[in-house]
Amino acid sequence: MSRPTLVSLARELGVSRQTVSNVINAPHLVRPSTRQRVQEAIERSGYRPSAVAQALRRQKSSTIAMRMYPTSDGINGAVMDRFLHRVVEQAESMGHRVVLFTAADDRAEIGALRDLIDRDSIDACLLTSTTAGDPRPAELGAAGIAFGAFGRPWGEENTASHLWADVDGRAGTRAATEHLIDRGYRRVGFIGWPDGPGVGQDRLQGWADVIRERLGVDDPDEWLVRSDDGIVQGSAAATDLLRRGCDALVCTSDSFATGAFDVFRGRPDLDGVLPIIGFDDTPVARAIGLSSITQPVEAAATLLVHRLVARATGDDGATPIPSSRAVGSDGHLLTPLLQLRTLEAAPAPAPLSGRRPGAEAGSDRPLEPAGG
Amino acid sequence: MSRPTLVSLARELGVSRQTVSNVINAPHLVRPSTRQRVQEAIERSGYRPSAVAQALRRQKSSTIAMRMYPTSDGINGAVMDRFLHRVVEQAESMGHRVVLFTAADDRAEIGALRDLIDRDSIDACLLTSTTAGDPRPAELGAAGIAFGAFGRPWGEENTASHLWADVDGRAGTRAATEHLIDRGYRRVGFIGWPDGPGVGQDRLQGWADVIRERLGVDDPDEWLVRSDDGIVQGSAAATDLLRRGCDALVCTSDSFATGAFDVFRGRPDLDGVLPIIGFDDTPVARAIGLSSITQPVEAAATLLVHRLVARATGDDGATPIPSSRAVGSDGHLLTPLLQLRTLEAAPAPAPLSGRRPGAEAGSDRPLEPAGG
DNA sequence: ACGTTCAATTGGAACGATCAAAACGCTAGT
DNA sequence: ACTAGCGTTTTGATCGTTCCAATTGAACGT
Repeated sequence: MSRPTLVSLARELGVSRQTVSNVINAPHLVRPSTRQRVQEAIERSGYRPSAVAQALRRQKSSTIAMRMYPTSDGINGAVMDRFLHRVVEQAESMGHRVVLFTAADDRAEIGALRDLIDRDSIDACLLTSTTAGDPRPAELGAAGIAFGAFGRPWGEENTASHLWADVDGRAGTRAATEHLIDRGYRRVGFIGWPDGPGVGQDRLQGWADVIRERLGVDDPDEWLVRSDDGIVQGSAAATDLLRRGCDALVCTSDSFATGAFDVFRGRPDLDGVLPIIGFDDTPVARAIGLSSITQPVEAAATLLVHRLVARATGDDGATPIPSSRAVGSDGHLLTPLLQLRTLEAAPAPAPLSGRRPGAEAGSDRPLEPAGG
Repeated sequence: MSRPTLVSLARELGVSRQTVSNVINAPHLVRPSTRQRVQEAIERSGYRPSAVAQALRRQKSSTIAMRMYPTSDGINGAVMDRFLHRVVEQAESMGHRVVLFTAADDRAEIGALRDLIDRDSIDACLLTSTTAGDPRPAELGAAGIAFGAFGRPWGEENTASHLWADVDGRAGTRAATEHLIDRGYRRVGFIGWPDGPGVGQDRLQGWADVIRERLGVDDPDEWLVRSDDGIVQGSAAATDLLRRGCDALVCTSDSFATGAFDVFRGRPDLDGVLPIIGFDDTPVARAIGLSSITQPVEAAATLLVHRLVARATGDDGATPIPSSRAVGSDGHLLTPLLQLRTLEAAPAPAPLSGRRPGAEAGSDRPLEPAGG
C-alpha cells in the first residue's frame, strides 16, 4: 500500500527498473509494446518519480529560490505579491518548485543562497529590488550560482552580463505625461521621491523629458515636489503644486496619488476633475478609481523564470516574452501600461487654449459630449 | 574543489563516514578528542549535510508547503503577506523550508499536496482561507497529510480535531466598540459585508454584542449598513450612517474605514473628529492614520508552524504562543489588537451626556485638556 | 555459417546521507 | 585466563533514481 517505486513497478511487470525509467525519460528507446504495458502500469498505480531521489542523482532539484522581504510597505508589497505569484505559476508550468527564504540583508541573502545550493541543490534563484552598486550579481556570478534579477543593474545596464528584467519606469511616466498633455493639460506637475539614483530618478525623468520637449519648460523644478512616500505627503505636495498653478499631476507612487486625489476631490473649484496618474496600480488605486501606471510584473516573472529554467534544463525553446526592449547582453526593459480609470471616461480634450481642459468630465461614467 | 561530503571528509580525516555523521547528529557517541578533530574539519571545510540525501534516506524533507492565492484584493493580500513572511521565518528558525504552489481550487490544492508529499516528501502543509464546509481538512486527514489551518473550521470549532489557529474577530470588534463607548460615543454604527456565515458575521457579532449590552439597543440593524467591500462603498455607507445619527463607526474592513474616513474628513461640522475603527491594519490605514484592528497573523504563523514542525520532528518543546484561547481539541483563537492612531491621542472622553464627545480632539497630537 | 550492426533490455555503480548491527579495543569481574 | 560489558568506531544495507557499460537477440551482408 506504500508508494510505488521504479523497482516495485519493474518487479511487478517483470522488467528491469531501467526500462520503466526509460519509458518516462526516453520512450524512444523502448519497444512500443513494452512501452504501452509499462505506461499503463504507471498510470494505474499512480506512480510518480521521487523528486528527492532525482535531485540526489542529478544534483539539481528543479527548484528556484527567492528571498522574501518583510512587507515593509503594503504598496511595494502588492507588486511583489503579483510577481511572486506569477513566478510560482511559471515555475510550476515548467515542472519547478519555488522555495522562499528570508535574509536580513544582501550579505545574508548570498549566504542563504549558498546554503540552498549546497544543501538543497537548487537550480537558480531570483533577485529583486536591485540597487545601484548592488553586490549580489557579482558575488553570485563569482559563486557560479545561476540567477535572474527583477530590477536592472543600475548604472551598468549595458555592461552587466547577467539575466535581468526591469520595468521601464521612464517610459511609463512619459506616456502618462503625454497622455495628459494630449488631453490639453499644460501644467503637469510631478510628485517624486527624494533625490537619488534608481527607480525614483528613472520615473521622474520620463516626466521631465516630456515637460521639456512638449511644453518647453526649462526648469522642471518649478512643477516638481519631492517628498518621502506617503498619502499624507502626497496631499501636501498636491496642495503645493496646485498653488503653483499645476492643472494635472503625475506621481511616483500610488500613495502620493492617493493623497493628491483627496486634495483634488476636496476642491469644488476644480469641477471634480481629477487629472492624476499614479504608479503601480495598487489595489487602493483600483478601489478609488485612480488612474495609474501598471508595472508588467507578470511579464517580468514569466520572462525571468522561463529563461532561468530553460537555461538550466537546456530546453532552448523560445521565451514567451511580451513587448520588451533588449538592453546590454541579457537585459530586458518592459514597457508599463497606462491604466486609465477616471480619466479615460472623459470626452475629447478641449482645444489647446482651454483653461481647464478636462472640465467637462465629472464622473467615471461616460457623459454626453459637452456641447460648446 | 567540489562540495565536501561525509565520505570525503571521513577519508581526509582517516575516520569512517559514520563517525563524522555522529559528530553532527549524536556527538555524545564520539570520543571528545575525535569529536573535536572532526568538528574542526567540518568548520574548516564548510561542510553542510546534503538536505537532499537526508530527505531521501529519512523520507521527509523538512519542508512545509503552502498554497499561494492570486492577490485578488490587495487588502487580504497584505495580511497573507505578513502571514507568509512569518511562516517562512518560523520555519527557517526550525530548520525547515517553505515551498509555494498554486491551485485553481480546493480540489486542485489537495491534488497538488498529494504530489508534493509523494514526490518531494514534504512534511506538512498549511491551509489558509478556510470556509464553512471546507472539504480540505477531512480530505487531508484521510490522506494522512499533516497540516495546520489558518482559519477556523467554521461551524465545527469544537468537533474538528485538526490543528488550527484563527483570529477572534468578534473579540476585536467588541474591543473596538467598547473603546468607543468608553470614550463617550453613544451611537456606534457598523459597516459590514453582505450577510453570510464566516468572517463577516463573526466581526459583526462583536459589535452587535456590545451595542446590545452596553447601549441597550434592541435592533442593531438601525446602525448597520451592509455592502460589498470597497472604499467607495465605505463612503456611501458612512454617509448613510451619519444621516441616521451615528457618531462613531466600526468597520469590517479597512476599505470601508478608508471610505468612511474620507466622509468624516470632508465634514467640518464634525470638528475633524474621526471616531472610526477599521479592520486589518492595512498599509493604507497606517498611511492615513486610521485606527484599526490588527490581526495577530504573525502569532498565528508562529503557532501553526511551530506545532507542525514540532509534531513532525518529535521535538516536544513548548510552543511559544502568545495569548490565545483553546477551542476544541487543537484549535486556537488569537485575540486581535486594537491599533489606535488618531483616536488614542484624543483626551479623556466627555461626560456621558456629551453630544459630540470627541469634539476636543482635532489632530493626531495630544492637545491640552479641553477645559469645561 | 559467421562476424557486424543495431534495437532493446539489463545489471552495476553512484548520488550522500542514516539506520542497524557488527567489530574493535579495553577494562573489570570471576 | 577467559569472558562479559562498555565505549568507540566501522561496515553493510538502504532510500529511489539515473548514468554507464554490458548483454541479449534478431536481422543483415558476405
